[in-house]
Amino acid sequence: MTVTRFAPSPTGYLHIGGLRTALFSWLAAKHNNGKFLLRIEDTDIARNSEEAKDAILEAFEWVGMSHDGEVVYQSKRFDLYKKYIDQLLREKKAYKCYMSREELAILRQEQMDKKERTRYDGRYRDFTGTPPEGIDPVIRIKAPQEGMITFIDGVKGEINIAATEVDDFVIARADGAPTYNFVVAVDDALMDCTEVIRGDDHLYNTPKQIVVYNALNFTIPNFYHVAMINNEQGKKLSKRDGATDVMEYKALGYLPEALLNFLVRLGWSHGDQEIFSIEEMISLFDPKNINKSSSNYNLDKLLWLNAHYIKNSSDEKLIELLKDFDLELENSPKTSMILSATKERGKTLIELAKQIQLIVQVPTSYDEKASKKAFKGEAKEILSAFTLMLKEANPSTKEAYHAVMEKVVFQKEIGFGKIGMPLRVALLGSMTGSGLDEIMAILGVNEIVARIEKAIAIIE
RNA sequence: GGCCCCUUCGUCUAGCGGUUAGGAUCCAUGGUUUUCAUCCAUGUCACAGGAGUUCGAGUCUCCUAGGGGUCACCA
Repeated sequence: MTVTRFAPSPTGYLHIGGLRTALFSWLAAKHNNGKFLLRIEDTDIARNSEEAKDAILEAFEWVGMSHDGEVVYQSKRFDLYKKYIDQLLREKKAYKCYMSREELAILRQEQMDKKERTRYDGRYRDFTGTPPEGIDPVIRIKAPQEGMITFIDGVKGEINIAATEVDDFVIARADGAPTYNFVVAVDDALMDCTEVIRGDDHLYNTPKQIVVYNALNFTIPNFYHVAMINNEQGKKLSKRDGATDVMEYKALGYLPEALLNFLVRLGWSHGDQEIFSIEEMISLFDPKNINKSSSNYNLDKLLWLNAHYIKNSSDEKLIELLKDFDLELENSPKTSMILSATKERGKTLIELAKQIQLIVQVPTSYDEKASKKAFKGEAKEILSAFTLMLKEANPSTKEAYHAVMEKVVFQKEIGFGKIGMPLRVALLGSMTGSGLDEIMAILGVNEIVARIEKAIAIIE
């Protein structure tokens, strides 16, 4: 069975790039009816926070990516790691190193001065003497000293790293706490992960982890290293480039399905297809098709996708979503008229809410430029005439409202713009917005008349 | 700096030795719309550079350049 996992360290919010790797892992598991596990990498107790962990879980919930089984916390598994460390010590595959931090720093400096690669020199590898006083040793694993460490990366192909590039790295600190590369390998193996999909900043950790797998006789999983997401300039994505926290997208009015659709197409594709429902992603995704190259983050496409998903959302769904944007709409025929008049005008829920407010709220002010342009000449007379005819005809459908407008146009021998513009500004306070016929059908005669009279009062 | 990875329109990408190098987005223009948006149509725009292999190279090989990653008792 396919088992994948996402393993964030709880040091901050869930990053957009992290969400994409999580999505790839989730899809790989779902595609094969496998399992997607979540593991919190909190071995560095000083840097972890409960809030960060909750924020990550919240983001997963928002996008609807559920994990299988309980969340695994590494901080609760220290006994387990210790057991394996002891085993390696017993088997002489790992050893205690009494080098102090100061000595290590000196060694590094010497290597740097000689322009050599900085690496531990293995001086305690076969140490049998009396250990120096007053030093709590770290534990280092014996890495191969010659040859190549080779593995097949599902994205990048065969990767060969010279053994000399990997030193006897620390697997347990002086205080006994295990380190990252050790626990990752142990957990991935113990959790039976078959595919490890992660950012390619981990590519260089892979040979180290393979050392651990081999020392412990664990089965090595398939690795997939996904290239980074950069900003539009191709540089590392930072907060200056806009939203990097997944939850910011919710606040900005994006739908999770739009975000996911956007992310799945960053580094993966299926022919010319652009729109993928969650079901389609699951049935079509294969990690072997992940691109090698990094991709740049560009908001235009996300916006376009978001508009698409808003347009195609049901009224019920939009009503629910708009609650987060201070808009309480009841599920009624009127609401459904409002939504069909506005759905196609908002690229985000914020914009959609704004469009709806335009109709629902009595304008408290009139856009200066708009009123200057619209409320001039005979606008006042035309609006008055329209009001009279409106009361007389008492229309109820948008077609009927349109007929009233036509009648005014005909009688006054004017163009549609002569009535359309002032009417729009009177009703909405703005020169742009939904179709007038639709708006009027939503507002009803009384409300229309009230808004026109209010507008007429300020035209002088 | 050592090691490793990457390089097709501005951006996301298709391509897997023979294509007028395709799609999407953005942008521009036109149509639809009383406005704006939607929608529709059209257009501009790319194989980083150089050698080779081959009848033929975006596709294979090498070199160069550019970009990225990584070199912790952090994850």
